[in-house]
Amino acid sequence: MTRKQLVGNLFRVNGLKITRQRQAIIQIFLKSRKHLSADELYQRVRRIYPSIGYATVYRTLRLLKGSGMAEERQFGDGKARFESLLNRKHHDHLICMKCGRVQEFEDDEIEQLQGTAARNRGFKILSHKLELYGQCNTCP
Amino acid sequence: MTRKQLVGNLFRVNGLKITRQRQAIIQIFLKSRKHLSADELYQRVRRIYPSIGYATVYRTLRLLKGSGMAEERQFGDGKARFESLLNRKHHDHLICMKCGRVQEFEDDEIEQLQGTAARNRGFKILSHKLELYGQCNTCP
DNA sequence: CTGCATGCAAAATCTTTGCACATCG
DNA sequence: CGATGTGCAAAGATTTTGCATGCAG
Repeated sequence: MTRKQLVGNLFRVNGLKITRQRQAIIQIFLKSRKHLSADELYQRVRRIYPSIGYATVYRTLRLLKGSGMAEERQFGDGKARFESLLNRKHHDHLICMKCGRVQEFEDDEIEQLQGTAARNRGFKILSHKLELYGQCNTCP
Repeated sequence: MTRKQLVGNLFRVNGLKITRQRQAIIQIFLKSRKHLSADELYQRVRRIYPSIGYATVYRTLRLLKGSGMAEERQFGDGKARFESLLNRKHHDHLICMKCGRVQEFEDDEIEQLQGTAARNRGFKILSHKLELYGQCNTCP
């Protein structure tokens, strides 16, 4: 099943209409490998669907989040970033405080210890966010 | 050296004036063991310094952050939370997505693996944020 | 057709800033 | 005193919402 079909099914299951606007937004969103802000997504969607409105982008992002297709993140600049969960493996982030570059990484051992730590405290993890802030090696 | 004296020194070193407003804000901020939003801090400071303004609270929080005395966090509700770094050990957070309760925890092993993961990628960690989202055991 | 979705603009937050006045050092 | 800080209100920035109209199912 293609990603597009998968999204279609997820929408239908939830009784959501598959409008041209949503198709355009999802097409751009799934294609992007970066963490997009709502505005970045809006700007890109506008190129293939010029009459799109901010509200529709925000509302669609909320839907994607609500149905587990997207994840919202804050890297400290006041605006939310969104990432697709459909075509990406889980990963965490290294954020350079000097140049602002965001690098992805994953570490199974850390993930497992997180699970243990949560279990020991009677807590069931549904998701997590790990962000390491510092300085990357390409920055002087 | 008391915390108050420490803050005083840190301010003097940075050439900052120790005004009554800043004293009031810092007094409340250090005393709180919770993650305060700017508004919560403002409301509390207002009780001991009624003429305080939002702007001063925000500006002081920015100073505290800049001089390493406070840390800003986002738990996903759109408003920033601030935590003192002076009287608290580093810790991470378990956030219940059902009741919203925030529980603190620490795990040395995870911290060390974070350091290793970052080093392996040529990255120097200055700080980090780990948030586990899920469901706590007191929630049905 | 009928109800959900959209686009626009206005509203709602949260946060920052300009400016005249106050105050710390 | 002189430079910094404060309070107010206004401006900014991001996100949400009300409402008339459009369109998917």
